[in-house]
Amino acid sequence: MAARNYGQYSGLVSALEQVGERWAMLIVRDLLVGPRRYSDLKQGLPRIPTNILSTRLKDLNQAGIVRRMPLAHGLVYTLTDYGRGLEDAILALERWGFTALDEADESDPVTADSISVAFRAAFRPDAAAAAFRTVYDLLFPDFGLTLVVDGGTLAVTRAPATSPPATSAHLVFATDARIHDVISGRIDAAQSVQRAAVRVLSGDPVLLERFTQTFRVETAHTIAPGAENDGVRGLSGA
Amino acid sequence: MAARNYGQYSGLVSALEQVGERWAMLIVRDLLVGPRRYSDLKQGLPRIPTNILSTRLKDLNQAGIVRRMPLAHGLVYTLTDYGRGLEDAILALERWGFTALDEADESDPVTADSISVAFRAAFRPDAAAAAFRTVYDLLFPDFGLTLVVDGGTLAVTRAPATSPPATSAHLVFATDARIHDVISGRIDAAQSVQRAAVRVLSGDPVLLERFTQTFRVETAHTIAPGAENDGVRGLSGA
DNA sequence: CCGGATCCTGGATGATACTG
DNA sequence: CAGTATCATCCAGGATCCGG
Repeated sequence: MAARNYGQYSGLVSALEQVGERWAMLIVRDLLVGPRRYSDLKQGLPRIPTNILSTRLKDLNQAGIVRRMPLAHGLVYTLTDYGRGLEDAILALERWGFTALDEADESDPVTADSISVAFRAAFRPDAAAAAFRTVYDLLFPDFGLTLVVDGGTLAVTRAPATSPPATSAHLVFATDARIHDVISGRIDAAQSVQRAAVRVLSGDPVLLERFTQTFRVETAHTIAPGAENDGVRGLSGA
Repeated sequence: MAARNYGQYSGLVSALEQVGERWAMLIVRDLLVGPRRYSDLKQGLPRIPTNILSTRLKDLNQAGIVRRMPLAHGLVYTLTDYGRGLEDAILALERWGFTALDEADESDPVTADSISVAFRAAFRPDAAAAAFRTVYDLLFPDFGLTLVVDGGTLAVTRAPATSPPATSAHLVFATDARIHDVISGRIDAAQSVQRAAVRVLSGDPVLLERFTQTFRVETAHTIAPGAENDGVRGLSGA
């Protein structure tokens, strides 16, 4: 597929030749959340050119990563077992990229699939296992998400944007892209409420604490926006 | 940096905008092994165009991933702490790509840095922790590698190609690219000797068993070369 | 020799229009 | 809905040249 070969016998090279091209991993990321139709993918990747989406799906299918399945009304793309094997790598990349997210443009759209994967990447099974089953209902501007945390496992499902507070949810809150600042620890539970990044609609607000412990991306160290000439991030040692 | 933006607020997008361009992750991979000079990198990535290497190093430096350090005789590139944070993601990608390596061109060169990272990706701390400290000396056609396994930790160091069997090594063997087939479990210890993929030069050949248990990439399932039209790998279910 | 910068070309990417 | 077709652009790839 990758017309241009790296010409090296290596696992990483093999991986990059299969999913290293532009947009490929983002397609896999969205398919990690569940089966998606062509139009779903196009919507979840607003800026992908349609011919690129088409080409990538063909390539990923050819590589055995994606399967095309006929549906009652159209087609559906799903990951093969082989493709699902990319989960660890994609979650790891997601975690790493997360730490630099504060430098990104917060006006860029946040999609349901992208945030779903973010929660899976940020999930701390050990922290979760110490607590009882908890259901969180999150209302984003354009969609809703239900997170069920139970005994070290996490299930993320999508709910309609206008979903009424689920009666089964222990905590329901409205939020937006700034939830990333909570997961990254840039702001804590109290601050998130103060700054209106999180608005608790129902449930015990104390559960917000448990939420921040359950979903957290370790930021090895603070990263200062912009880089010095010598490429040092963080304190401007000069 | 990434002139072309994915236009999405997401950790994975952030990661890809920093290290998603061609060759970038391979540069990081080699720097994961240790500090490298421009010419080292060029040699470790035989097919990288020099202007691309130059541009990538500039971008990676700008992103705070790579640091340029003046040396007595020239420059050295190293990873920053931030850049080293990519290790998990790169090892995960390496593991995944490994499983499809049998379809790759085995005549492609294997570099010292790439195989060093492969061993780190394949390392099984749990299997290693159960055994005593073991030193393996591997002689590849163009270089040597010493693997020190001790209490669940691994240290990989490079040795000259002509290195005489280290007296401290418990097992010394000559091998080549086919060592990948051993790590992937495609052939076992006995077969590797039979087929001359491994030639024990000194030490107890039984240690080869321990080696194969210590370095192993889990292949979820066998992957057949070539993909069907429907993208199914493995048995040609038709 | 090290550490790049420059120039040119072809193929991948991106935007848009159009179709089974 | 699920793409294909067309065309402009831009970046990767390869060779060459340059300064210390």
